Amino acid sequence: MKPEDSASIKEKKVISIGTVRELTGLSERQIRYYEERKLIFPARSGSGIRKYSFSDVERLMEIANQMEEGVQTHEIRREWKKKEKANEDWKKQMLKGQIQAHFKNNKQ
Amino acid sequence: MKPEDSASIKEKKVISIGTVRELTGLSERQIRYYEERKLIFPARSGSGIRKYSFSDVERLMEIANQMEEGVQTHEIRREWKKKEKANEDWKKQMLKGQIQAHFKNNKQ
DNA sequence: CGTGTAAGGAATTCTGACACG
DNA sequence: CGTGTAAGGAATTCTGACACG
Repeated sequence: MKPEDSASIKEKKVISIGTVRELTGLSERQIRYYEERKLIFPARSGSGIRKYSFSDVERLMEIANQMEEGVQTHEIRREWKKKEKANEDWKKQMLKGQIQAHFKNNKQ
Repeated sequence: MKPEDSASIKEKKVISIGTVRELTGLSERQIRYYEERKLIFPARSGSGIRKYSFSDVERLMEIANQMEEGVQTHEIRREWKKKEKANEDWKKQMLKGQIQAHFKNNKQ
């Protein structure tokens, strides 16, 4: 993957909070609060300015949807951790399968 | 194409000049100067703050390379206009071919 | 021509706090 | 709990200009 690959572009933390506000329609107060609740993790510039990625913006829009449905920040966080773990487990299983196939085919 | 499509993300003007400086290694003075010479076209926030896209950042890095080779801004601009025109002409030809094929096959 | 810099002002962002409910 | 707001300060950005070469 090249550094300028679109996948990595999406993860680059380069957007400041005012622009995120425009992109998401959320208030700066809300955006900072969701960080306090560990739903979002902006980077910081040397002088402490928050920097967000496009992925962060997408994530914030998902949060906004959940909040509209009356879901509490605590719930949102718990759901995400669950999904994250499921994904980890799945990847582990994939790797395990790879290794087994490797030895089965006696390639080494 | 969805709005969040990676292609459009690359074109979104969301990065302020300080971050562009870090991304490109150019000085703010240089970045503004290349705009003055019509090599780059940032958007402006409501209050006049320049906003750049990832494409702009890439373009600035190409400019930086050209400048290192001693090419003048005027030259860079001229070369780009040439390439741009070639591209336009090519697209026109493609369209023309489409139309001809359409009538040839008597589909209408 | 291309770039550095000091100048003064305007807009942005930050934190901690008080408020409401 | 989630969000608004006023407060004071620090960091960012803007423009027009002078400098050098």
